[in-house]
Amino acid sequence: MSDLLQRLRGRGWRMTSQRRVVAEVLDGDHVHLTADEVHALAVDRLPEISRATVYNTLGEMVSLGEVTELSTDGRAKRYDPNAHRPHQHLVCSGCGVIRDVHPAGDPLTDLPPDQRYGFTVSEAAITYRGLCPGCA
Amino acid sequence: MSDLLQRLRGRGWRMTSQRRVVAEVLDGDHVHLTADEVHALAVDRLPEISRATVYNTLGEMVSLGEVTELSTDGRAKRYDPNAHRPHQHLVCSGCGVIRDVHPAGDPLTDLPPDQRYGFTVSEAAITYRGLCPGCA
DNA sequence: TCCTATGATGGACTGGGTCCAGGTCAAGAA
DNA sequence: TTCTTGACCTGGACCCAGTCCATCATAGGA
Repeated sequence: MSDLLQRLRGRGWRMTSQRRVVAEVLDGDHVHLTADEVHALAVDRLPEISRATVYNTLGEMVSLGEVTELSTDGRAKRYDPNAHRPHQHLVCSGCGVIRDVHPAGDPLTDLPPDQRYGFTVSEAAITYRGLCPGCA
Repeated sequence: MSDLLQRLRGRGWRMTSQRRVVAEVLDGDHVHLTADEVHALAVDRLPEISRATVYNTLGEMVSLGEVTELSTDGRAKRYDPNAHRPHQHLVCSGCGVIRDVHPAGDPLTDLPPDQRYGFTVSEAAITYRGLCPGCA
């Protein structure tokens, strides 16, 4: 069983064939699919699955905190199943390929109190940009 | 004359009333308007200005490197006129208000070579999230 | 002042995403 | 096992941000 699926089961999530397929399709490392890509892959395994269900399911996974949403290109949002292991992203400005990366240090501590404007700051998302070996 | 307008003039940008109005509307600190908000403000000063022109103009400002585009909420892109002064963003998860912030250190140096996957990394954008005083 | 390339217009169009009324089914109860 | 029911799924209409394009207007150089 996929890792993501196992985590969702552990939360008492009601299991259906649609949800199982979405979770299976999305699982893995360096996976950053759009909702439409998830839908296309899901249709291969479960031809009747609807787009709305894929959107709903991804949305629920996000609210459960098991999947993170990223919008790196201003176009379609992408879904990352590694929410349980904190990481940042490295994006190629040429082809758009995305890598999970683990920078040193904690970015939160780099924001001095006088730069917090009274906010309770709880997370920091970093997007590194550059050219991948293929595009350079 | 607005700061942004002055910088654009300095680049030999052909000046029209529409471009002037867009630049004036967008100028300032902690300004992060959507294209539609820019259009609404621009219409106050120049009623015939079209949405397409606002999109085109903002797009050109971005390619000139005088304005940066951010998509913090997955909805409409926002435009930030302070591209000439590098900074990061602090976003309220409640109401969505955005602040320009200047964290300590250089995030680029925090990405170790073995985490670069052969990329030529050129920039790092950080989005801090939390609750503003009003929403906390 | 005239010319013309560059810019502006507005309306149609696209792509990503959401909504909803009605049909389906997982899983607890008996 | 069968029944029951509320949560889930479907497909199609709809919405919004953004793009495209044919045509009209104009900034700014000659």
